[in-house]
Amino acid sequence: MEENKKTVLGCEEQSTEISEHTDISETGSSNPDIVKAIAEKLPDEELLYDVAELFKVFGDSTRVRIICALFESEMCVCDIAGVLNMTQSAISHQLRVLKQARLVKYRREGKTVFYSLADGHIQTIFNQAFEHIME
Amino acid sequence: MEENKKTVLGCEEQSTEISEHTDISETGSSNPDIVKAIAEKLPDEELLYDVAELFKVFGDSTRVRIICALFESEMCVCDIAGVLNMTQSAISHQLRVLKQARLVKYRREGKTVFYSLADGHIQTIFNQAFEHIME
DNA sequence: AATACATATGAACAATAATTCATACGATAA
DNA sequence: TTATCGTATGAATTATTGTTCATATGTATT
Repeated sequence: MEENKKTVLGCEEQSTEISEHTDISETGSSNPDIVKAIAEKLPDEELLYDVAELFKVFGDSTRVRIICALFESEMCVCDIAGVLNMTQSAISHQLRVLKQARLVKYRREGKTVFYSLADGHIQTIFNQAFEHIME
Repeated sequence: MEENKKTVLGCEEQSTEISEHTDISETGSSNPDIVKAIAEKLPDEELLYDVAELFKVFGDSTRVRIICALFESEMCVCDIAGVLNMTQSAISHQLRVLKQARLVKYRREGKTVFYSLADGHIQTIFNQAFEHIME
């Protein structure tokens, strides 16, 4: 849970006068007003939460591998399990997470269900991430 | 732990002949060979793991908020705590995570330590994520 | 209807992780 | 040196999450 209950800061002494290390000219980083100003510049609480949720979904190597597999082509559950060498159940659970996050679509054909990526943004985000890691 | 111990598949019957639902012409999705082919197309295990680790770091709303605050300017720990309305300790712990992931740099000035983002890729990735969420 | 197969799901367990609390470290000022 | 301030960190607690196991659902085939 992330609830932000306490506010035990220590610095930020709420003084009306310009606080001590305001004289650090370069970035003008210090206390009351700037803190408030930046706080208000932050995107909406809800958007930030959604971004974190999205990344959380990407933050598991099984799901990363599923997504990368789906970059190649749509696949049924048991084939994904085969590619990753994991149980059908584990894959199905993770596909549910991806489904809830609207990151995959699916299509039924008889008994088998084919999953594919919902959106081009996903590939873009992943490419950036790959680039970042490879410096 | 993600160890891939078992391989209880059910389908993927390892038949030499072309398996049943290979006749699904559109995507050609079915069993032994395609599964192996796609498995080999996946990026290195290590890279996939690193990508997941990177996203895992992004996958917490406290860290997302810290990063967004740092988009505005470099900041000291207690100011970040002020902006997010959280304890210095909680912020410091999270900064450590960001530091270990090489996502932030820091610079000491007397007693205070100023943190800033390490890399432009971060902003790009976040922008993509914001776009994705806003459809 | 009965069987077989692909997929989905609930419960349990094990592992991970975020925050708090207390305290340590490092730098500055008196 | 001692006191103070900003920051870092270890331990404990609580919450979350990925996988497994067993079983259910849904679709076709006989």
